[in-house]
Amino acid sequence: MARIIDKEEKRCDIARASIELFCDKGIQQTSMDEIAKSAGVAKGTVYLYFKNKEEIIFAIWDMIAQRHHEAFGKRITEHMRAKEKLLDFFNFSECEEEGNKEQVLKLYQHFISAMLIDKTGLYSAYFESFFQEDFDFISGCLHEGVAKGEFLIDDVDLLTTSIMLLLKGLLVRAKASNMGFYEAQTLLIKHVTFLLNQCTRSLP
Amino acid sequence: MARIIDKEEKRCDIARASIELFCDKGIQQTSMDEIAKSAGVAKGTVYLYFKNKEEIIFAIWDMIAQRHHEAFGKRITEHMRAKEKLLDFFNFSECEEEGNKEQVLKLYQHFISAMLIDKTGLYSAYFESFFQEDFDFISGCLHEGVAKGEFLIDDVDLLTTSIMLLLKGLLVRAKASNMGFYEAQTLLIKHVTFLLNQCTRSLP
Amino acid sequence: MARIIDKEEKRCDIARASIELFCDKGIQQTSMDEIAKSAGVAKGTVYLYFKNKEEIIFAIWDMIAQRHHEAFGKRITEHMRAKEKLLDFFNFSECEEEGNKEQVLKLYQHFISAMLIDKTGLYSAYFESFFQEDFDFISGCLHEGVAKGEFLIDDVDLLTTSIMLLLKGLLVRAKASNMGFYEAQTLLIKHVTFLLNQCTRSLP
Amino acid sequence: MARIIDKEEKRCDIARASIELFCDKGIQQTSMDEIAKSAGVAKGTVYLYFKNKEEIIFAIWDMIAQRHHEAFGKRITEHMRAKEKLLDFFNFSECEEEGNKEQVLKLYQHFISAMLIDKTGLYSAYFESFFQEDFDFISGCLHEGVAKGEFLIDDVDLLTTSIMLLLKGLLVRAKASNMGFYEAQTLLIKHVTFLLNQCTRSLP
DNA sequence: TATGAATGAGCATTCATTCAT
DNA sequence: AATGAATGAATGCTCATTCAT
Repeated sequence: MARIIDKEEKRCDIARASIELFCDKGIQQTSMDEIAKSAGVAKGTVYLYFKNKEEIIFAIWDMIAQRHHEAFGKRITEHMRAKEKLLDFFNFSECEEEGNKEQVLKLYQHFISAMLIDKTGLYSAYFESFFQEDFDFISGCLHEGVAKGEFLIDDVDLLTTSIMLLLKGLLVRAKASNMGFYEAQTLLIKHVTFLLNQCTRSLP
Repeated sequence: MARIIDKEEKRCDIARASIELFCDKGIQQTSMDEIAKSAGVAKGTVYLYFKNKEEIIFAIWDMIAQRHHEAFGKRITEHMRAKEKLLDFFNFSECEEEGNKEQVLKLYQHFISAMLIDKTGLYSAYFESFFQEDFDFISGCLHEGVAKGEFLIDDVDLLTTSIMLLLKGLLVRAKASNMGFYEAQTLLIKHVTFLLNQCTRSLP
Repeated sequence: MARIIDKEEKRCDIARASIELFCDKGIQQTSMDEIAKSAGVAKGTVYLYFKNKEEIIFAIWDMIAQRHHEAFGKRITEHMRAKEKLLDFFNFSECEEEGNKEQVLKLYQHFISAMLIDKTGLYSAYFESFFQEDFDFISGCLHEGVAKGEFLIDDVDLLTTSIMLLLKGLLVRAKASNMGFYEAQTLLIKHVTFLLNQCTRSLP
Repeated sequence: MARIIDKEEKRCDIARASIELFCDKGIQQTSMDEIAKSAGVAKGTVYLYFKNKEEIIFAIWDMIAQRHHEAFGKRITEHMRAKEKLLDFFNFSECEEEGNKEQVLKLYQHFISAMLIDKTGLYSAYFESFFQEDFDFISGCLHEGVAKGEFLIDDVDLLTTSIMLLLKGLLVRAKASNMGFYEAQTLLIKHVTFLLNQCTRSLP
């Protein structure tokens, strides 16, 4: 009988161990050696769980995104107003520790950085699908708001895209202006609110 | 005095030679060796004009930004409407060859990528100042439009920031969705126009 | 007793499973992992049947050589002329499928490559004994031909050695000239025939 | 002014330093690190003179082949008999030190080993051209012998090819039988002489 | 001023083998 | 007997930067 190991859990262990490194040093700057050491395993072991470095990155992002969507799904309730839901989407309430939110911001920035210079198209494809999920969430909120008679929107898709562009823009801006998570979030909410107020017409 | 001019010229020569390389291969992937070869000088010579790779990058960006602002300054005329000016700002008309626009887009993405993972703060500081210039331009246009009675805006700064976030967001989105310059530009204009229409109130 | 038979069978199973891999990718390039997977057993199991990679290689070669000699022994008949027998020795008729002949050629080349760089002397010893078998076969044919009065040979050993050198030389040449099995075989037979014609004197 | 360096000489220095390593440990088993250390330079420096490991190997072989052909060209004289020339071709007289001949034999074996498992075709192409040169030399000797009335040969090409196959076969045999240079050479000459005696008809 | 030779740390990935279960 | 998780050494190649000339 072979050693009994929860492969999925070990995968997570290794991925989790990489997160801190990626945040601190960046993706490119983190070596597989460091990841292995940080996870407390040998270098070769990392490759038993991940085909290559990219797979670790995507696995991490999957973990974060899944957790975000799941947590968001649990938080929202029937009677919440669409606008409330939307703003809650940008609040990573699932991060128990406060530091985790800063981590998520940094990771986001590192991942986008990696994507922006990727030549293989893997990152683009990955982020595209990931953005699509977010798009669907946001779009869903808006449509729901319209359906519930909360507000009127001429072109939901256009507004959704605008919101997503604001989100992405803010990730860049946050780095340039050396913002932390909260500052960035506050700014984002301010602009999304502004946009919503402008683009929706309250029903009488 | 002649010396200084020569020096400045050679700096430009070297910087210019790197642009294509940076666009084609990315900043990280372009070696100082290639830059030297492309500029037709020895590797050591590059270091006589630039302290390191970063300095080349900033020099390039300075060149492009200066050219952009200068060209924009020339294009706009007294009788143009504010909205016209604003949209013209996003049209890199100064790029004579069409390919150059694609280059500028790629460079922008590469630079942002570099900034997002920069630990020194140099990039952030640089981009912050650079973004500030753009902010001033856009803000100037909007204020002018208000002054001229072209439209009413409650909070010019907020709107300006929103526009800038859209711009940055689009640079990220363009890569994820594998867009070229024109597609990205079209999308940007669409969203800025939408925003302007929503956020400004035409005077009767 | 049953155990031993099983063990021998399993050894063969594993060895057989490696053949294709060795042909396709080369000995060095085939990992024990791949061999195990291909044989449908766990990596550790391979080591229960073979002390190391080399042992697998020798086992394979034993299988092939044994099959070759057995098949050859069956094919030749009393009334065949010595020359016929000799040429038949170079025809791997026992390979039912045509592709197998190409495999044998490749294996031969891979094995010789491994021997040529071997530091342990294991390969040399192995091949020496293996060459000796071939030498005996060929020498036997020639002696028989002489005994039967088919031809006259001054120095049977010298001629045998020459034939064997031609065979080995052809294996190298076949790779350099990118020959397949048939091309190599044709060339070999041509040269052996030429040698035989020159070195033997037909009796009147 | 840059450091004045005879690039060609340094190339040779590095190549020469690798020879011993390749002989002792084999090509595959010699790391670029060891080559650099052995040549007394940094690893990166090796790459200034050779694009990759293969280039070193081919450079070495070029050096040896060139030296061999040049030395051979000088040694042979007008009045030598064709057979004398031919046998001299297999005598690496240009190797001043005796150990060098053993080195050449080992290198030959290592190179052939590398070729036999090469998937790129580079080695095959290289050896093919190299074999062609040898073929031309040998063929030239034989033709000359015929022209001079030294002997009669029905098919010079066939005989030349046979000789070359003997040579290649002997390189393999030498390893299997653990022969040194002299033993191998003696055997080769014996077989070539035998072949020549059989295949040529002395004129009356 | 200009050159370009030299450096050497850095890194992703592979793989034969072991051994706890 | 059989498994397969774990190991960690090994390696070809890159590149920003320095400095002797």
